[in-house]
Amino acid sequence: MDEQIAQDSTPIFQRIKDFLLGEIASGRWKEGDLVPSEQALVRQFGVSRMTVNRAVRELTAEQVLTRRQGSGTYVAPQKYQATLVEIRNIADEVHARGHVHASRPRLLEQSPAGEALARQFDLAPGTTLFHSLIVHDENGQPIQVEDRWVNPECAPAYLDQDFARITPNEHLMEAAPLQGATYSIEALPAPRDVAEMLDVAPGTSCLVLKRRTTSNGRVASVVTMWHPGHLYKFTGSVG
Amino acid sequence: MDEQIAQDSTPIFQRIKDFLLGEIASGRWKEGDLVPSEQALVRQFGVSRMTVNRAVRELTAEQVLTRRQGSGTYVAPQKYQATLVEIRNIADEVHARGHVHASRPRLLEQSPAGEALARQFDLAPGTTLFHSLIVHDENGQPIQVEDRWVNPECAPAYLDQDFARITPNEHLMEAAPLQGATYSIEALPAPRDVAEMLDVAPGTSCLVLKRRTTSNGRVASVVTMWHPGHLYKFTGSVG
DNA sequence: GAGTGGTCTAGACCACAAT
DNA sequence: TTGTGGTCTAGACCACTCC
Repeated sequence: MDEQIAQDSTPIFQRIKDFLLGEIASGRWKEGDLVPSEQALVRQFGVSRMTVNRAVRELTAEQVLTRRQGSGTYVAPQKYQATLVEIRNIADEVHARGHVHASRPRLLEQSPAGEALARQFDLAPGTTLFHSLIVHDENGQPIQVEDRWVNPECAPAYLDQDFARITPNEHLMEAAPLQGATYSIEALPAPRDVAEMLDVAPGTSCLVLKRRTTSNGRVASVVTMWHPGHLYKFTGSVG
Repeated sequence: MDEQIAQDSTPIFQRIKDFLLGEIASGRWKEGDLVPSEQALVRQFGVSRMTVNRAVRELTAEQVLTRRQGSGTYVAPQKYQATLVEIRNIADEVHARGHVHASRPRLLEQSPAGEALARQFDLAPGTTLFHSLIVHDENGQPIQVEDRWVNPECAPAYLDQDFARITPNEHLMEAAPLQGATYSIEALPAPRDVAEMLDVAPGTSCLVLKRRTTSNGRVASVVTMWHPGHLYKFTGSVG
């Protein structure tokens, strides 16, 4: 058993993963099929069970396989395509394109939460919130209106930031460790004030990302980001 | 060492993960900080190194920690929020809302690929492709126009399907095991023909998802899905 | 009861980094 | 040279499923 298969240095558990993935990719094993047991793989590869276990466990974590104790290991059902949209700091995103980013704060205030906003923050109506409204430019052209409300308990120094220099995103990442988020992406016509800030005609199609983030069990921030539909898109890849 | 800590049945490796996550969540360990070595954790928890290793390895796979061989384990840099949009079969999605889904095929043909399309498929211009145009209704109201081009080599029986009964998505998942995808999400005004099919005014804001999927190393399908902006959004959560 | 996965041990050898 | 992570072994006990 000592005879490390050597030759190439790919770890054994990885080779077992590759073997299993290959059987599935080739279509020899189809979804729902029973996969050889750990014991069988131990014999097949002449390795210890822990090594086989790691390979199979990792593929299970990656949702390639499913396991049922006492029963066996199966090829996982085909998953629907998951589209991963990485929400990055707008400034970094623009820089990554080799372009110039600028922030133009238009409003920075504290304001009592209205009915709907209070509900989103899970706070009593009338609670004081921070509010910022910032236009982000790429090469001098507006590409995002960021309308953000912030829970003062999560980021007490929010209003003291220089949002021409750093983005709210950056400050919040520092101040309030991100726990989770819910979001929606929709297409809406630009209302008059947003249209003016984006330098487009009112009613222009906009790509709107709304996001509500939580930190330490509290709702930290509720933000609506408006992007002109003809200038901005979310892109990505999977697989 | 036998004295299984018993009490509760949480696996030891999970408790170690919880401990490490707790130190980070509480802010006691900050990003970039050095995390105790495996040896140190072995002593701290009085368990074997393999157990500690599993905890730390899994947190590394989950991007909570980073490791450098010979150096140590560190708290990973804060990641940007990743927004996961699960692209599901439109029929399942509608059913999940307890609503009625209907497909209305409007066009089903084979057609030579134009310049731009050929480039997307990585095929020679003029190559024959399959083309379908389907309107999807939710409770009788149009919510998606699906304009799809398919590589005949990946799904030779595509045109023989009854797309009033099954969705192209379903057939393709069968015929061509999904390998990967690139996509974009944007907001565009509805052109006249799409507007007519969606039963909205031309120029209405639409949420447009374009996706290009590959199977067995070939581009299998290029699809553009139009949704009325006021009726459809992508939603989800992370964390 | 036989077979499966879930977990854990107490060692081991290696590659690599810091010193 | 010392300490780190990366991997692997050859056992073990347990909970669960299936027959």
